[in-house]
Amino acid sequence: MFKFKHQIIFVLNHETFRFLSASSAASMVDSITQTQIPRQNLSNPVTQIAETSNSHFSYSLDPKYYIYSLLNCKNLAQIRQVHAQAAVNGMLQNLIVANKLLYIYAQHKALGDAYSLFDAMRERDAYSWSVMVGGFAKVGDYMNCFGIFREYIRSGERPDNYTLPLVIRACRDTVDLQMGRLIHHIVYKFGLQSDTFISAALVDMYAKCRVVEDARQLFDKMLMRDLVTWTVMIGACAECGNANESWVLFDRMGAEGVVPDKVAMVTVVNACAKLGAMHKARLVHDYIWRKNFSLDVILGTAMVDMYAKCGSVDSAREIFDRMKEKNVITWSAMIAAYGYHGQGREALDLFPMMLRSGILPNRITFVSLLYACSHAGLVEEGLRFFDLMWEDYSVRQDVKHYTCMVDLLGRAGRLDEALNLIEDMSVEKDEGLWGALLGACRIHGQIELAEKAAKSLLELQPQEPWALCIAIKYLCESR
DNA sequence: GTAGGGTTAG
Repeated sequence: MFKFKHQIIFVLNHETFRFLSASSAASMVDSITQTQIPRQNLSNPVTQIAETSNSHFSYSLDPKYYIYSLLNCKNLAQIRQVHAQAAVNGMLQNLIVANKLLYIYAQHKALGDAYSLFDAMRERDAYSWSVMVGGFAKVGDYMNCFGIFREYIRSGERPDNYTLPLVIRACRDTVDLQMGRLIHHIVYKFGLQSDTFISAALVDMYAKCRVVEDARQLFDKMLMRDLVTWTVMIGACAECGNANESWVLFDRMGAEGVVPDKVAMVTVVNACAKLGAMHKARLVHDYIWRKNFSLDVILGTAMVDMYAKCGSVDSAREIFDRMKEKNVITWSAMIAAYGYHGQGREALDLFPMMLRSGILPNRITFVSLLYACSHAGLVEEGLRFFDLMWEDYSVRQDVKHYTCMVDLLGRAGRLDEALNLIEDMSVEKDEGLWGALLGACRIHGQIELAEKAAKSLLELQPQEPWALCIAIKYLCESR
């Protein structure tokens, strides 16, 4: 399937596609996706409910009754109950009721239920299709998301500006550029390229697939750019290492009279963090303050990170202390901030405070803590955290945690322990881990161990050119 | 009678 997929993409471009009929668009989608729709169970719970308990049902024929009942459903069992009731009363023939059921199932991530209903529906409209496409995307079942979209195109219906952004986003989330380009062709085919929702989604998709030139081209060609489109493009520039351009775009956006909201500000703050320029950080902060944006968790956390990366851990702490609501990301950001400023003690002091406020650490919190220990030479503390993360908090050590430990032990000159740790670990080793060991060898002039590490690295990934590069680089530097 | 977008930590 994948071979075929690539061949198709290489053969076609926009121009050739323009001359294809809509039905060939369908067969194209057809050849690329393989549907794996869960078929209806023989023991459908809804049928069972309908068979065993219809004496308890009311026999309302008012669609509003079912819609209201569905809105009040708290769990899947209740939804199935209403579904069964509607089935017994023949109300599933009513598109409004059936659509609402689909939607509620999708909201509860019950895509199996939703699909068996969808499959049985004689009449479907654009709403029904987009609920299914979006529902599968929501639970991360992209195969079926694309599969349903394929069926939609094949049914001869014209895809609308609700469904297309959903599949485009699915391409973004799976970083599936080939599929993304294909759907872009379909957008052209149906003449929908000027829809804001669709083009913003396309810009975002190209940006996340790191094809920034395509994203930018599309962006520049757009006649109408709304706030979301601007935000996407500003974020894309920052993400791809051109935070200066983010800043330029933010100015241009303002000049064109588009007023930023909180999400846009988070994106700009983020770009500023990547830029690492304190002057810009103060400007953004001032803007946020003047426009009266409240410091919610996301904006606040972004600002903590921004100030830390622009060099002022104190300003970061000031924002941190002013924030009313903090989550695990906020705490981790502040811990990391102290970490890369070499203030290990301050980082560690935050840990009990975090626990007292009722927030549990996750794997990134521990990466930040271990990183802080290694950059402040707090060896014993690091070892303690490394053990306790699994024992007390059920957070499994992964390769990043091991890398911090190798770095920590390596810097302290305890290279044998670092090597033992690597040899005993059961998780998969990566480039960064060997880099940490080789780095430690370089500091301490341990050429034999460096050679051993380089050899292991090459044995592990003989086919990877970067492995050889890293090994050579560190070996040369050791000598 | 109804659905959809962009945002935070290593």
